[in-house]
Amino acid sequence: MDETSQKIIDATMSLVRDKGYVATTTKDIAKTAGVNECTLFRKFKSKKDIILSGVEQEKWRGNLTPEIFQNVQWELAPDLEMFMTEYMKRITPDFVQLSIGLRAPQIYEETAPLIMKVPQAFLSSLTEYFHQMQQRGKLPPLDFECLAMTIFSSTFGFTFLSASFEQALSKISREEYIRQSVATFIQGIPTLT
Amino acid sequence: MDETSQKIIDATMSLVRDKGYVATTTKDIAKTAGVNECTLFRKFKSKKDIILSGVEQEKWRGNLTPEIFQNVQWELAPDLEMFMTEYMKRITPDFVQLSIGLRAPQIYEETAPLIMKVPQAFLSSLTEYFHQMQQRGKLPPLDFECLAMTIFSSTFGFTFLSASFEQALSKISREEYIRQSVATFIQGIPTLT
DNA sequence: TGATAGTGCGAGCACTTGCTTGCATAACAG
DNA sequence: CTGTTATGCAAGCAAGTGCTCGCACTATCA
Repeated sequence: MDETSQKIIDATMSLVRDKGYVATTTKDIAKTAGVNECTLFRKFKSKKDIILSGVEQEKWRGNLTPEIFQNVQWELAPDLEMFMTEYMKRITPDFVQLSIGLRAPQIYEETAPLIMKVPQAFLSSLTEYFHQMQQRGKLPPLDFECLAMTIFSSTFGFTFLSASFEQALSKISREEYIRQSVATFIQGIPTLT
Repeated sequence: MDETSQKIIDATMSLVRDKGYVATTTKDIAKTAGVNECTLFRKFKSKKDIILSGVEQEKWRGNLTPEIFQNVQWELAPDLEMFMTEYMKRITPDFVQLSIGLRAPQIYEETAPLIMKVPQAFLSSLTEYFHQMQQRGKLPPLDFECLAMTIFSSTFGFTFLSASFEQALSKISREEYIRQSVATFIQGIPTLT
């Protein structure tokens, strides 16, 4: 990947993140990349082609691979905190906004499978973790898929809401949220009976 | 609101839901509404004006008011299930897609406050519910805002993920998810020690 | 020195965008 | 019957869209 192409991709992805695919024009991209417009079409087949090259780059993907979750301690509390922290560290507001910017009918069919890889990686890693915890005798048999979905949904939900509304919805910090959520997941809501 | 204007609004909102604001053209709207294009501009000031009229209609808003949560039993399990069920009954995939379609820089500043009302209503209702549960002696003092955020995030997250990826991410049904999640929230993840 | 590849530049293509205009027609109320 | 209102229709506007072309310039490598 030569320098000019990379500049074009970076400019494109930033603009799509900020304005969405349709609202991002090729003249816009050229200007942002500091490159003449016709250069875009010398390097890439079309505007769409730039996007597709971009989403295939690690740089513009939530680089969320199962390996990230390797240093587990086989203790529910620190491990769940680690899972949630690693997710939020990688799936930044920028990434969330980009995923939304890519939701244009013209490209969504091709970008959706890539976008979906991130939640899939998280979910399957978490489910697998629970299974291993069971094998190690630390968990009874449960519906681990459903449990993983609950924890992932709350992680994803918080990430998305923070990216969308920042502090306007809730002032709770990421660390505070993770700590309290994990406590709830493990001990449940304490009740007085 | 005369019939023609309503047809225009409905066509516009449907198209924005499916293609996003920028990709929805006025010629598109006119055709879908079965109306001549110039009629749009006789009824409304601009394309943007149609949208703003639309988002103010209950029909095109997740009609989520605090009153919905009134038939509480003051029992954690059925109440939380009710909260989540009512949310998901109203915030349909269509509504989720529409909220995303409205995220264009040209209109977001004006639509965001309206979009945000839905999560705000849910969050504040839930927080208030917890406070009342405490006053009734059923809950110890806790960080109820954070707890509400956890439950709302998992509700929102599941709703959004289902709307985005349908069955491709998880085959868990809404009812199953709600039941299992509430069980986890209340009892915690059972462990063997 | 000379060939090659990469890029800028200006112009422009065919088409679409949101929006407007002038005029004909239909429906309805007085 | 007459005046008003709502709408359709055809045409069109200026601006913008993705994309292309031909030509000039520069850096690099042989």
